[in-house]
Amino acid sequence: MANDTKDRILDAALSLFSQKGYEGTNIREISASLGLVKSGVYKHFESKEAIWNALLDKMIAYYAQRFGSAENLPPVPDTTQEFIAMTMRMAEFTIHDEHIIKTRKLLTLEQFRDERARALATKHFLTGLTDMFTHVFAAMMDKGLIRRDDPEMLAFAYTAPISALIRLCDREPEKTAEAIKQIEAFARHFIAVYKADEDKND
Amino acid sequence: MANDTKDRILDAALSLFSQKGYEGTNIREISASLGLVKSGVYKHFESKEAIWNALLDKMIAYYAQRFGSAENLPPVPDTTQEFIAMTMRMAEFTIHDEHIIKTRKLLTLEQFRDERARALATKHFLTGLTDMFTHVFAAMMDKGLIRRDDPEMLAFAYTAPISALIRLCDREPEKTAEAIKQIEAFARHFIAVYKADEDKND
DNA sequence: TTGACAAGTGACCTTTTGGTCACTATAATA
DNA sequence: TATTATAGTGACCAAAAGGTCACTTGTCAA
Repeated sequence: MANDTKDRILDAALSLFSQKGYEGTNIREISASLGLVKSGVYKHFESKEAIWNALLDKMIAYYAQRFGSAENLPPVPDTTQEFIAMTMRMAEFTIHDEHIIKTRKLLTLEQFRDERARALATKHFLTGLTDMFTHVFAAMMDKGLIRRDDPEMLAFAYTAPISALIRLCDREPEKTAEAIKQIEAFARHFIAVYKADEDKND
Repeated sequence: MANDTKDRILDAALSLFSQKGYEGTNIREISASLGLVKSGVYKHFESKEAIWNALLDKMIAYYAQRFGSAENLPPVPDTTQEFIAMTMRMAEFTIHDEHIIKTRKLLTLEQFRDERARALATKHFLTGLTDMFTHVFAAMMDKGLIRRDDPEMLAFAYTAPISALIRLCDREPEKTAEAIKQIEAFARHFIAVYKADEDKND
């Protein structure tokens, strides 16, 4: 039960911090959103900053477990169609998952204030995605699905535009449907450009 | 003199808001950074929110004048080398210009709180760049510098990765030198990929 | 049954915040 | 020169903020 409330506090803090920022959120709001009173929160965390630190600990652990481990690499597709389908599944998931949306927003808002948020933001928005797709592209080159090139460069060129559209959805959710179409169009374009030469049938 | 102090207040507000956010900044800091006392600020703006609104007005006007008008389109290069050089000039400028850095940071921090900041953020980080380079790529296709394709798709595929690296510099300035190298490597890769077929001498 | 502990309450405290106001100094104008 | 508007000061205010503490309540183990 202790842990339960502690987690509920962290959930509420994530929701509020990701909407209004750390400075823009006060402990009364956090506690009220849980149906308890401010001093109750202090039974579980000694300060607002302690909530922030625990939240970041959790986010870092979650990221390491979910995206950081070698086992969680995306499966290598057998066809370019499958690759595009995989891209769309991942994109739609990350665009719609409430917890991940809040995490991205939080990192966006606090990246200039907190060192750990800064580092995690770079992973989330840039290097994490690039690393992940570097492996996929290297394997696709081995399979002859796309032409040989620097897999890291391809991964960067592929993920950065998709990441930009995901962040657009965070900012302007009403553009989500269009952004998803744009992601698919971009993915198709990308594959058409990098497709292995002997395989030009799309 | 009235306008002078008013502008100095807006400058100070931009600096502070872009570092610590609107909520994280108080009027005493703004006034102190100008060597005057809090109530002096209220001789020029009726509230903190009025400062924010005036700042956004200024940013919107600046953007419209600098990036929004047709006259300020980048010149169409005559060679792909020139195109890369132009890219690097623009990238290095936007990465190092203090005022533009602050503007980007401000929009990053306030995009979820203020409608106008939201709209301007999308322009700054996404559509503005795409629109700009759509024209350049269309002209380069006409000149036969790159192969015929959808210029808007190319503009998006080109500017989004560069924008991601610029935002990395905002977040982690110590990575600026490396990011600039990455931008150049990406630009060269991009041109190599899209170069017109009859022109394959790099 | 009782003792102890964890969870939650409400009153209270201090500091910080945005904002007001009567006042002064200064410089331009009638 | 007298007047007046403007820029700036410092004391003040109320609200909101983070945080503390004595107290109650419910639960579980001795």
